This record gives sequence, C-alpha cells and structure tokens, in this order.
Amino acid sequence: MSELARTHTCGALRAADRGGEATLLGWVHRVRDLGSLIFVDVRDRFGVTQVVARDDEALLAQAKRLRPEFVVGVSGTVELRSDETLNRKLATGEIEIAAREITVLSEAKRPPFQIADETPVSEDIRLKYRYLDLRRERMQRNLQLRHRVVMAARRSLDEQGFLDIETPILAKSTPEGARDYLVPSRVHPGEFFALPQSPQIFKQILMIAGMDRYSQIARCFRDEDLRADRQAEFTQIDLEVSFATPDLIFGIVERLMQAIFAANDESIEIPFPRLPYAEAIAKYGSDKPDLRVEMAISDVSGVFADSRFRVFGDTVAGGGVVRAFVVPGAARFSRRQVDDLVAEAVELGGSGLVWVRRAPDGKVQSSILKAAGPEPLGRVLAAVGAGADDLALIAAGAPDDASRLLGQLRLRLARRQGLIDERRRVLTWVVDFPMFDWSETEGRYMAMHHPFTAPRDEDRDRLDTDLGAVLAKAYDLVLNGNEIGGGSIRIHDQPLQRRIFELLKISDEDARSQFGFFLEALEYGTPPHGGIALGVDRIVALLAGEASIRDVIAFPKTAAAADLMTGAPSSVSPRQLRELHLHTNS
RNA sequence: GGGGUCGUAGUUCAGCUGGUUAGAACGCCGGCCUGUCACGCCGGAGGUCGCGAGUUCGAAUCUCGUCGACCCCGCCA
Repeated sequence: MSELARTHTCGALRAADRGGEATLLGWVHRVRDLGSLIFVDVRDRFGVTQVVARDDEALLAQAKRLRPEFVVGVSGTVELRSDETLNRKLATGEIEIAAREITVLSEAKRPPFQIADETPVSEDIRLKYRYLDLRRERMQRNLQLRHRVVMAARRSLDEQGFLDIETPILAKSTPEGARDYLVPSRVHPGEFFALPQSPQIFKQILMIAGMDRYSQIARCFRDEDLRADRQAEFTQIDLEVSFATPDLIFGIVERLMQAIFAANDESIEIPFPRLPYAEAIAKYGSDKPDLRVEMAISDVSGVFADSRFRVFGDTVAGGGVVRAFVVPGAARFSRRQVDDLVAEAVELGGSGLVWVRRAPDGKVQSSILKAAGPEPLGRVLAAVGAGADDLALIAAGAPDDASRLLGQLRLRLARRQGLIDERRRVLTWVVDFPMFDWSETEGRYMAMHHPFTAPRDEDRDRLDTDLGAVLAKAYDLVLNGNEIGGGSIRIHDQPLQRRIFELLKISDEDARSQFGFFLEALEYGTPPHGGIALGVDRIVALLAGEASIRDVIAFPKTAAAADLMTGAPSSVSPRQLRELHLHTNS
C-alpha cells in the first residue's frame, strides 16, 4: 500500500474530470450502507468526495468494514452523477468515484465526538482531543483563514519595505507591565530568563541598528489571568518604523489591514477615523468603543446644576458630572426590566442609575420624579434627544466613572436589544492617550502604554507641572469594540527617557540594571521611531466570527493556563530541579 | 484574589418541591435495503449521575468541601 499515490485531493474533482482515473487518500467522513450499494464520503483538508462501491462482492465487503475516521485510499473512475443524484451542497457534488479498490491505511477507534457533525462539544473534551477537534470543518476553516491572514500580512509588510527579523524568546525580565514567565538558567545559578511580553526593546534597538523597518509575527507571553480574548501566549504582528510619525504608522497599518481583510474576501475603507481618547471615554465610556452602536453619552450636568434633586446638584457642585444616553425603543420596558437595569448598574460598581421616559399619555415618568420634579426631567429628555418610545438612563459621579458605567450599560443593552449589526466592521484609531495613569496600589504614576512612549510635543512642559494632563503619541486600533492593536512613537533621546523613568519612580539604580544597555544604546545616534503591535489571534477571531481566540489557535490553553492535551504544566524530575538550582514547596 | 454558570450514557441534553427500574436525540453494535448524501427501517448494548463528606428512612435532586471547564471583575505597561 505504500505505492498508493494520491492523484487528487478530496476537494479537487469536477465534472470536467469525468471518465478519468483517480486515487484519493483521506479519512472516512460518513458511510451510507444501502446493502449492495455503499456510499463512502472521503474527507481531507480540501473537501469531501463521494465514493461509491457496488457490483463487486469483495469490494462491498471491504466497504462494509469502514468506520468513521478510518484512513483509506480509494482508486476508481470519476463518474458524472445524474441530475437527480448530484449534490449541490458539495463542491465535488457533480461527480463521484466508482471504487475499484479500497485500501484501509489506518483503522480508528470510535472518536469521543463526531467529526462529521458541527454539534457543539464541551470545550474540555475538544481540547483534550485537539487533533480530532481540528479535523472538524469549523477549525479547518479557522486555521486556513489564519494562514491566509498571516500570509497577507507578511506580503503587505514586505511590499512596504519591512525586514522580518526574529528576536529572542529567552530574554530579560524587566519591571513594569505584566507578570513575566520565567525560565531558570542552569549555568547561572539563581538567575532567570524571562519570556518576552513583547519584543519592545529589541525592536527599538533594531531601529538604532539602522534596520529602518522591522516586522515579525511574534509570540508574546504574559503570566496574567486569562479571558476569552487573552491567552498566556499569543501572537502579534509586531512592527517598528524609523523616522516615523503617527500618520506614517497609520498609513502603513491601514494598508496592512486592507490586505488582511482582503484575505477574508472583505474590503474596508481607509483611512480609519481617529477618535481622541478623552472623547471616546466621554461619549462611549470606553477606550475601545464599539462604534457599530449609536447611543452616545452626552453631558446633562447643566440641567441639574441648580436642581432641587440634591444628589445630582451636589455632584455637579463638587466638580462631578451628570451624563445620560438614550436606549431607543426602551420606553416600553416593564417596571421590572427598568428596576433590573438599576440593579445591574449597582452590580457594575455604579452608585446608582436614574431613568426617565414618557408614559403613553406624554407625562414624564422617572425614578426621581418626586425628588426632581417633571420639569428638569423633561429638559433632560429633550437634551439627549429621547423620543416618545425611548428611555433615557442617567448616571452621576466623577466624569470618567459616570461615562464608564453608562458605557457598559450601553454595550449590554445594545447586545440584548439586538442593535448590533454583526456583519458590520467599524475600525477606528483611538489617539491622544494619557501618558500616565495614577496607581492607587503603587502610590505613583504608571505608564499607561509603556515607559518608552513619547509625550506629545505640546505637552512636554506639563511633565514638570501636571503629569496627569500629559498626553502621549500613543494610539490603539479598535475594531467593533475590540482592541486589536496598540503602539506609539517612542522616545529617542536619552535625557527624556531618563526623565520618564524618574517620573515613573524607577530609581537610577533600577533603570541602570534593568535598562542600562538600552539607555546606552540611545546615546549612539537613535533615529526617531515608532511602531505598533496587532493582535493576530483577536483579528482572526473577529474575521472568523468566533467569540474566543481559542478557536483560532491550534493548541490553546484553558482559562487556568493549562494544556489539556499534553497535560502541561507538569512536575519535573528532582534531577532537573537540581540542575536548575531550584527548590519547590510541593 | 473575588463573583457567577455548568458538570447525568461516547456526545448534546431532560430529569419538578428528595421517593422504588435515571430518560431522549445523535453516535455505537447487529440485521434488512441498488442512488444515498444528516439515507431509511427493525433490533440491541451502553450510566461510579465529576469526586468526597454531611442531612435524611431514602440523595442525580438538599448542604458543605473539592476538582475541572467556561464567563465576568481585579489583573493584563
């Protein structure tokens, strides 16, 4: 049977091939046994082809042996199917192979779930038997899409003058950022490599090294808790550009994204709109707004500035805001539904939620009707543009808190009300991020993006006066409410980089031991530069319509960062631990 | 670290306020069938109800613990 040579894949044959000889190799997808007429669907990555066994007793006996997932070789004649028997659902449905010989190359145990069936299977079983799960059409489709996306990205970057360069996986641990995955060194007792959270410093050094434009499909590692869109290791399209401005990066990435969408037969318009961070927070309560949804948040503080409703009046007097948005068509919500919304707001950490609407007779209804009176509430409805069928939701508090709360409700309601058009793709740049973020737990400012991000030129002076007000040359790329990329223009002069470390309360000593090599490199002629990293897993998941990036990764880990197929992580031998100079408590 | 959902046949699920023999569909096994393509028809096998305690005359069902999967908050420069 080793001489069995494949002449066609299972997705190749068409009517034009009729009369020819063919040998197919693949998996038994389904068997339909009609007695002295047996159909066998043979499957491979390229498709499914129907094989028919008839007339020959030995051949029929052999076909009767076949079970799902056996690996077989089939030789026979390509026959045209009659009009009544062709299958339009199948690319190869115009023909079938009249088998002359069927060879079993490999038998298969009964699989724990059906391959030839898209019925959902619990994820732990899929992950344990990943090799079977990957045979299913959905995963075949997803991984083929991922391949096309990566190929398109590489091609686009090559065309745009990028050099693909690999950076180390065994790298250096640095403070700030996510928790590192560590790798103990055998030859340096007590010392560790860290797996890269991103190739950040290496790619900047490549710019200093004169590589001009670097790109890489880079694996990154972060030892933080996982989510549907976060894995312990994930893949980025990482790039860095010398002599960069934000506009230059945006253009490069917009062309790249066009190529990526084209790989999924989708066209997108460029350039993408740009939304300042402050506006994103104010209007949508999120730094990654889903712009498929209208329902923008607006400020109604003025209405309540001197309101007799004390809670709002005091909030405004104390420097807070009152903000609101309209839920279209939600005036007909039952009292129960509206009360549930208020409870939901509290669960989300809000101090409360006020609603206003008009009853069918036009009278104002509201949770604070008695306290505030109908007049200001009517003005709120007018101010936010609420129609007769609409419901207005109002929250008060610190500006960002009020908007973030409303932003979360806005998204949940949009989903629940079916207001999101799943076929739409809305891409936007979010720009002008703050440089720094005050950390209560650390008691200091932290870099919002990372410590190598350059401040906007016009904000340089504020580094000395008002750190919280300094905006950065940082940007995120957002697709349908998902952050799919982020980057910045970097600091390229050593004194400013030192100054930023200082502001971040990274001591001189730490800066020298953690980043000394980098600070030194900056002194040898650093071109202005900047870049971005795009999340491959998230992009492919969105293109594929998958809710979790696990479904576009061949061998993903569970939410507890375990590999259910291999059993990793696992204990190692005492000898391995000794060699690595490690002791464990377990 | 915290909150939530789930765990019953190979798979997906049902199983009420605790009650005698735990069901269905698909799959699997056997039989019949020459135009099926989710083939059809007939018959059959298949269960530590995740695991461990507890409450009770009696637990798949109630309680606690534990393990696992998933979702969310924190975290993720």
